[in-house]
Amino acid sequence: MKKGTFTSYFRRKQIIEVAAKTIAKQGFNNTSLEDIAANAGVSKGVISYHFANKYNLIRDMTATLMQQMNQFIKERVAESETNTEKLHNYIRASIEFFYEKRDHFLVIMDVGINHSAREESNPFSPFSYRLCRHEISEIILAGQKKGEFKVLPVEPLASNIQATIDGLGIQYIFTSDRKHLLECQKQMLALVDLALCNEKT
Amino acid sequence: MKKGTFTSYFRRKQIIEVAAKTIAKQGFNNTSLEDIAANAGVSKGVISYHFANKYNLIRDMTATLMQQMNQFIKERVAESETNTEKLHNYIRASIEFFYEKRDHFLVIMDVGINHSAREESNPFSPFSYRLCRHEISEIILAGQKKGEFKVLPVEPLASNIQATIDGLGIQYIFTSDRKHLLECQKQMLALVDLALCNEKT
Amino acid sequence: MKKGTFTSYFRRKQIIEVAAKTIAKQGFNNTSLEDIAANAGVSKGVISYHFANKYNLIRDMTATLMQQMNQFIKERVAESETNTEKLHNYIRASIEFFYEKRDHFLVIMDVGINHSAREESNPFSPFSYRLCRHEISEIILAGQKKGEFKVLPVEPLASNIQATIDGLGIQYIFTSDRKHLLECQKQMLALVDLALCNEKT
Amino acid sequence: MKKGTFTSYFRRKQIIEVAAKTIAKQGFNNTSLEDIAANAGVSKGVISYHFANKYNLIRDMTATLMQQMNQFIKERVAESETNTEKLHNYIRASIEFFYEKRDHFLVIMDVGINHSAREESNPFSPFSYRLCRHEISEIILAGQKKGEFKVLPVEPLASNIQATIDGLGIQYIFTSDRKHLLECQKQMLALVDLALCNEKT
DNA sequence: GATGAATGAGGTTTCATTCAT
DNA sequence: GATGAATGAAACCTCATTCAT
Repeated sequence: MKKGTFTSYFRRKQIIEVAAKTIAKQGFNNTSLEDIAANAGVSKGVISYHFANKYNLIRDMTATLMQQMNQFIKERVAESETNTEKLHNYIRASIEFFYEKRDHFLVIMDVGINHSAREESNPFSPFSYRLCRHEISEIILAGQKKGEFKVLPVEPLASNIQATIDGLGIQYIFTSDRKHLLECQKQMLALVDLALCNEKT
Repeated sequence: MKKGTFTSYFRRKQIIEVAAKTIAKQGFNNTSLEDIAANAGVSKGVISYHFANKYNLIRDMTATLMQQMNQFIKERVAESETNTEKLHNYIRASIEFFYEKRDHFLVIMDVGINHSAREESNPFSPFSYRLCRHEISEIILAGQKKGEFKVLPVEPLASNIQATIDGLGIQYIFTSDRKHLLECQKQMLALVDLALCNEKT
Repeated sequence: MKKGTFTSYFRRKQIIEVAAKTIAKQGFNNTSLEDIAANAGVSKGVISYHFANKYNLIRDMTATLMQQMNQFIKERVAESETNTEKLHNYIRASIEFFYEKRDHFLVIMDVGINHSAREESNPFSPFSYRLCRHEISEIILAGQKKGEFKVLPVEPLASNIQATIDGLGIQYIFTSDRKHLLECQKQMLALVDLALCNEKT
Repeated sequence: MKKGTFTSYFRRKQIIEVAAKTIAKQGFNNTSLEDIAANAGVSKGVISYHFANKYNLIRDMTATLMQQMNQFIKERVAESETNTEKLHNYIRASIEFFYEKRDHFLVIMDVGINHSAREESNPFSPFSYRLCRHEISEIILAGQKKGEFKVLPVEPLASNIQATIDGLGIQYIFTSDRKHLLECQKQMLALVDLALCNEKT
């Protein structure tokens, strides 16, 4: 397997996409390489040809999904001016990602949880990184510096916000209730404002 | 297999406990019945004798863990007088459960997420039920009736609270950072008060 | 897989025997676990149940064959009185082993050569040990002490004798020419006497 | 595939050499065409282009190695005048080949032993031919005619001499002990003289 | 009730071979 | 001539399940 070629690049991308869809549909435990191959309309050997082993496929797939999610959110945050807007957009984008790419989030969770237990260095660390609320912390800190936000302990706050987002995502995985998700989001934004924002005079 | 006997009852309980521990350690995907049997110090046949198949074992195990968690929380809620206290205790108990029984929560998540995708009737519905914030809704409604709580839309609020709890649990699964978890909890309680409680005059 | 039981013991023995026969017939490279299972009249899984993996089966099989060969020779040597007789019997027994258990020797060679190249510590060292002509050296040394044998450099002599034996074995593997093998043996004994033995007065 | 061209000739030669090196390093069992291609710095397809299939490659490789060995020995024998010298040089050249081209001998053995068992016409018959001591027989017969050698049964003698050579080669494969190999050779020559040569008056 | 032996389907992986470019 | 992508058979191994003892 040569990694550099164009064909290779697109095949890998295609396989990763099909793998995500298949895992979303069948669950990580219940998805074999053969299933993925079948869904991709290729032979079993193709998977092995492009990925050294299943582990690598899963790892690369997860990394890709994580990156897509992060980029989706970052772009939205970047569009904003004030830190209040940034935070709102972070939350909005995260939740929008859930219903636009429910499968992606499901797979990230599925794989992440499934590997969380391993003592060895978890290769799905991008996932845990997400949980480390780095992005949110930065926004809050900036907002506090500018006087937009009240001065609250930043790290717990970032964790709580990210936790709420993730928890809503999990609920959505189970219920697929879009309307309710949006109501939660609306309320969440209001609560964040209440808790964090200084009144504009 | 006779289900009624005492011996049978304790064997099943024992197997379920060992199964949970094993899955927490190795991941659902990586745990065979033989692993569970070995950890329980019994032969493989014993598992088959007491559970019709692996699926049933997992289902019963998950139900048991769910029930333990719910009971743990309910007892704490029942101790309380006011609805504010009830809500606080609901949150406190949930989070306490995470670090007292991290493995339990991990396994519930592992199995739940893994089966969430199946179109067929999900046998792990107790899990999704949890996410339906029934318990919390009741507390909030009661509190609103008594004037303890502000009148906010109940269902989204219950979802947001449960989401935050679950999200913190997931973070804890990955980080095992107890101190941080407690800081988050403390802040969360304050935020809930801020959002929901009427000032006591 | 429990190793201690009687059933297990006999199954392992049986599998090893069938494995040796199959490898002798088909060649090491061309023998799959399924072939062995089929020849043994059991299912594929039985092999895996009794041997952790193919490597272990091959290793144990080789060790068994080596041990049988060594014991066969040792017993013959032990019957003898003088060192001349011991040496003769060592040679006779070795060669007799070839045509009584041609398959065994073939498999030992097959596996040994196949693994000789590996840089890592070769697990088939019993084989190389054989080549280290330990047994023969002892007999020669004893014979020289007693004055039965001329004083020649012992280590090269032992190597040359063992080499001749092994080389005849390889020829026999290819030709299966029993009559010729016996003629070679007869001459070899005469040559050894000529080279090594002092005339009896 | 055109066999006649110069390019083709050299490519085939190159591939055969790389194949031999690779098999010597990894063992026949553990060497894929891709390994050989990679070591040769070409693509997998090149192998297929020049050899109809793997079997043919192995067969041609073995034939080439055999021929190189035979030629190496024959040239040395041809340099000699007397039959005693011829025989000495046969032995010397054989053993020299072992430590100059250990890999070649290892591969010849590896492939030869592995295919020895096949009932079907063994394509690696050049190997068995070698063992048929043709060359040595001729030298001995000539020497006996000229009165250089004692009159002993020729065929067994040729077999014993070739057997000793081959056995030493096998030992060397395992031990890579050059010094010991040379001591054995020295002694072997002396023993051959003792057994075979008439005293020069 | 309990055990361990056996089964066989299914999973991952390897690899000789084919083929379009 | 050469390449690398694709195939699919076959290898090894795992494991839920069955069953005689």
